[in-house]
Amino acid sequence: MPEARTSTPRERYRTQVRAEIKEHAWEQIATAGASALSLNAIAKRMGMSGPALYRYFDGRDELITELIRDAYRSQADAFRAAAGAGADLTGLAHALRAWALDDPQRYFLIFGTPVPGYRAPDDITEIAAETMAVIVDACAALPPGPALEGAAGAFDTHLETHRRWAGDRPAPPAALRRALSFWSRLHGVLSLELAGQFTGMGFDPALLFAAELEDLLGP
Amino acid sequence: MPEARTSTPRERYRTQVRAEIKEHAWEQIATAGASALSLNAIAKRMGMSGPALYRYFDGRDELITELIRDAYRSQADAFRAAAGAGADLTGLAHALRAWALDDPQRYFLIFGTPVPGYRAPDDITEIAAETMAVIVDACAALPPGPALEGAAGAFDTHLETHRRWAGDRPAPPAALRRALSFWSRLHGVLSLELAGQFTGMGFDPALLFAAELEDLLGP
DNA sequence: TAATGTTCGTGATAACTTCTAACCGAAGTG
DNA sequence: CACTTCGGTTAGAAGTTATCACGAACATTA
Repeated sequence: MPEARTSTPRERYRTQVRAEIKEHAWEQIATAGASALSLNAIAKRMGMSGPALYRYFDGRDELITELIRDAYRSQADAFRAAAGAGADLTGLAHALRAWALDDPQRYFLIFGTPVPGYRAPDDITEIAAETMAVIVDACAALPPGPALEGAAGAFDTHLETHRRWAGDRPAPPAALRRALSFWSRLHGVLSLELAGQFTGMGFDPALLFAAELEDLLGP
Repeated sequence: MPEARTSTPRERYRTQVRAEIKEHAWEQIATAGASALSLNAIAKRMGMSGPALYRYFDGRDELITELIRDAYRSQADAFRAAAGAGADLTGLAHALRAWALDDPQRYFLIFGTPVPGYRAPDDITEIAAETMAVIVDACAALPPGPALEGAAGAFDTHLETHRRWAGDRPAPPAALRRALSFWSRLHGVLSLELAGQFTGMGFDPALLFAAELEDLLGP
């Protein structure tokens, strides 16, 4: 009876094949993009023929969803590793940049063009919340700036009553606003850089990233 | 009389059919994303059968490239219309946001996930340069801020010698830096908003956009 | 040990897709 | 009127995802 047995040989084989499939899938995505991912090509490169993959994934969509999940997981791990090593907001920023440059297509699997009908499973949004929590905590650890007026002040008061996404974390509205700025600004630079929108312009995106980060920490 | 006849009936028919094809393509993209664009489906919906479309477009890639071109053109037009109406940087920002919200998939056709092998034709990058020129001019029209130190200052000196993308426009490095910040920050907020990354978080993305814009104009 | 599942991989097949090739009729041109 | 060009058709090749039925290898149970 399979009681405390955490893995039978068959299960180990199964997870190993699944991992190998995903390995080839990542390779294919990196060179041709996610939309060009072909189950047939993966099967061929693995020496098996076509429909065999359906023993391991329900279909193309489930495979891609799994890759998306792994991408989120990988990002959350990178953030938590950095935070665990005592990184402040600057450290988190550089960890994010390194993680993004490590595999641009993985980045775009999370932040790229959305498919109109698609909705990510709940467990994936939970992983995203983990990542956000790390950022919020790092922002809450910073010394609070002065109370602001204008749009920033208006947004702060808005966040006082619309902070469901931050859960119970003890962070003042200014910290939440900084977290959102952190996220959106760095994503702005990174996404344009990884998409190649800066190529041919002649300046160094790393310096723009650094300047944006600095401005983020200043006021 | 019309010796300046610039279009024969056949040409008019041709451009009309091309336009109709693109119309259906946009519709399809809006509802299922660009990767799901099907020439066959377009043909069926137009009452013609399959390969007829190849009289009007060399293939799927050329059609998509044409749509991308139209997207850039549309964005540049929106910017120039706003600038022509005397809009400052704030006006440009709101024009950008309105243009983006008007058709999210069109936005992602420009700024979304890049296809690894793909390189846009030169005329498209020229349109992008047009857009950038409008932003740079609007930034140069603002009163210059104080000289900065740190990463921002380093980036400014970097831009003094790496400003090929700005052409001959008379803009100080601080204005160029502001233009890049404008672009990347607003893209950051917009792209996350349009991708639905904010849905379920409970705050109003428009207020984040406004706050980011204000912070951009301040220092 | 023998019988009985359960799982994995196969080839065949259906329904798609893009795209090429050959053909035919209608529209414009000399 | 003759002739060429252009638009549309059907047929077909080469892909794709995905389902099905079958056989073989494995695991479990009697």
